[in-house]
Amino acid sequence: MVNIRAIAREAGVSISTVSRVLNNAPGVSEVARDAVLTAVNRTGYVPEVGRRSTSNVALVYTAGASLDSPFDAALVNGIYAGLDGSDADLLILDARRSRQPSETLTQMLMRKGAQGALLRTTTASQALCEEVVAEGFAAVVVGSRPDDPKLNCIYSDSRPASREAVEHLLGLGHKRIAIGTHIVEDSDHADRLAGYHDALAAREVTTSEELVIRATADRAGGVQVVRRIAGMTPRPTAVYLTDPLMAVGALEEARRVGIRVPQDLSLIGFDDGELRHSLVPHLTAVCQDTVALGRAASELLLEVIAKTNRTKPKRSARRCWFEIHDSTAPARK
Amino acid sequence: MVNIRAIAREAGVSISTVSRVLNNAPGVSEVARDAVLTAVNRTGYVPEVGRRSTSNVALVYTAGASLDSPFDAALVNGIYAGLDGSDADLLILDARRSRQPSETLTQMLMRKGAQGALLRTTTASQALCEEVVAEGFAAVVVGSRPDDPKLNCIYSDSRPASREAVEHLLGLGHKRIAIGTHIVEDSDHADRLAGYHDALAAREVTTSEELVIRATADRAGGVQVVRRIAGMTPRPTAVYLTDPLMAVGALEEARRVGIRVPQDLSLIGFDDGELRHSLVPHLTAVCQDTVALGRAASELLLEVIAKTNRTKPKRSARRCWFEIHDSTAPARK
DNA sequence: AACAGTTCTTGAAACAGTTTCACAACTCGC
DNA sequence: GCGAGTTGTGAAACTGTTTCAAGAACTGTT
Repeated sequence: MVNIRAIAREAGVSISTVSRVLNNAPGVSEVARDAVLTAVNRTGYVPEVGRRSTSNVALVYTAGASLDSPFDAALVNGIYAGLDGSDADLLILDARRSRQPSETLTQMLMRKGAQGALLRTTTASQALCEEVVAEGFAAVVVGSRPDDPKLNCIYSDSRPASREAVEHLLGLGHKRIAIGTHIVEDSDHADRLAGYHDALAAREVTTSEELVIRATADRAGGVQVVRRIAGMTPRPTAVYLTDPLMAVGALEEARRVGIRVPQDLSLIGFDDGELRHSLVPHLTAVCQDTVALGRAASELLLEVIAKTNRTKPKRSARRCWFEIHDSTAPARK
Repeated sequence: MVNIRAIAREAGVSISTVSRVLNNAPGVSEVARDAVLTAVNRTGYVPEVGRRSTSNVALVYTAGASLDSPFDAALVNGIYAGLDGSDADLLILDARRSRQPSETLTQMLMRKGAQGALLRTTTASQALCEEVVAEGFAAVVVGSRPDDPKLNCIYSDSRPASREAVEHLLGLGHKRIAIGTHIVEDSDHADRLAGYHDALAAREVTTSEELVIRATADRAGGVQVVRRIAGMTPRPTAVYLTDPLMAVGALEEARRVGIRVPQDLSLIGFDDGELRHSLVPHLTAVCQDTVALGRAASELLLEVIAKTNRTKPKRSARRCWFEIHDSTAPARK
């Protein structure tokens, strides 16, 4: 087994120096630091901190995503609830700030004493996740659907419910249906857009690129979507907003400029919480139980940790559902 | 310093046995386990795990409160943001489930490798917090105002803003002003109620016990408050709801039963997020920046950790503010 | 140049806590 | 009684961290 004594021998320094480098302690020369890091990387050293008296599960933010969204807040809530019953606690890590230079993500996780990791990621940082799994670390990608089939993952499938939502609009007689979606096309938003296209294609409704409106996933984005719609001729009579905050912003802007919902514009939102009941009119929306998603993620991870014997990767999807409330109405003749 | 060798000597067992007991490992007799735990408690032993390669800060839920509220979600968000720049990560702990039998909270925190703790607590578990601080552990009580002046704490002072809110209603000519507040009287809700009484007392408005309505701090609670108001004669013309979800529920119920806001009932809410902008009418509310509160808590804790030399406890309050939007109107003659 | 006073770096040794391994002390079932 | 398994235990080995003293490399002053 590679330990700091071996690293020290390899690098030609003392174990104290190795320890200092590994902990970013001050007072190590550039030369010594480089020698140690080189040895660490050549040997693939990983600290033996798994044998700690604490057992932690890490929630890792790798890129793009951050705790700063209602979705992530609900997710953390569910993840923590899902850990109840196990003796693990939750450690929140950010790969961008906790990871030391020339340290792999697995090394960081081991150093932090995590027994398993829930990875919150975007396509940009998927390579990192693949690496972690390749190194045999227990990990589950949560809230997105990675391409690599070797990754365990748990995500929310919003495509069928999105299709239902748009079919509902078509059933109400709407012909020009816009969609407001996130500028960053992650797997979630891609699913929703795909569901939109599914519904239109099935009814052979011709769509136009103009109707796919990209905006930021916040209130301001929703405002933008409504302004874009207001400027179109002929004006769309319905819109599907694939993000909760966008829906809020859209409702506000519609009210501000005198577009009545649902009389002048049918609006379908996306709700990953309880927002639909708080708005006026109550929002017809594609819904997702984010807390349950988090809980399921924890449970899957605990399962992966328990089974040290290799089992084949698990990919699990939770279905979104479509709820009809008061923000949609028949198209006017 | 007390270490496991000393405990072993004291208990008349080997260090292996002590380690096993401390880690809840199987294969230790009742007799040996008792002897070790007795010795641990007599000597006040605490593991030396502070010297770990990771530095963590713990957010500890002691009782009552849980992650499962919008307030806590925003708080976690802010706390994590506040740790940016330091090299600490955030560990979320629940004293109810992580604490082992006959282990003090400090011992649990040390065992988990926390360098400092943010304590989320209610009056019920305040004794635990006092103990942690008495044992010299770096801790900050967050989101409530404990009685013990020795505790560092950071909280939100909603009393002056609540007073302003009620004065605003008085200024609009309202005479019968109800308040809907949480059945559990924590320091936050007590502050808001005190602000309400302050305003009424200053104007020498007589109030009645009937106008103080206790309900649960959720949408259902808000519904209850409106129903109680609707049944009163003479009916109150204004109400202050001291919780965000209560305000949402109250608005909904008012709309359902045909009480127009603000024409028939002026409504002031409490907003610890961005909810006020999403509601119709936009909510006149006492506001609090929860994310900033969390950030300040982290910063205070890092300061407390840095100053190992005893400084006197810091108590810091963040002021709430009052925002006038569209849910309040002059009382009708 | 010479020199005293700092500040940097460093390795040896001590340390804390965990785990392995062998062994003694019990159980059973016969 | 007697093997075969189970349970509980301590000695020793092991991992990574920290302390301490000492040498190396600067610094400014004569």
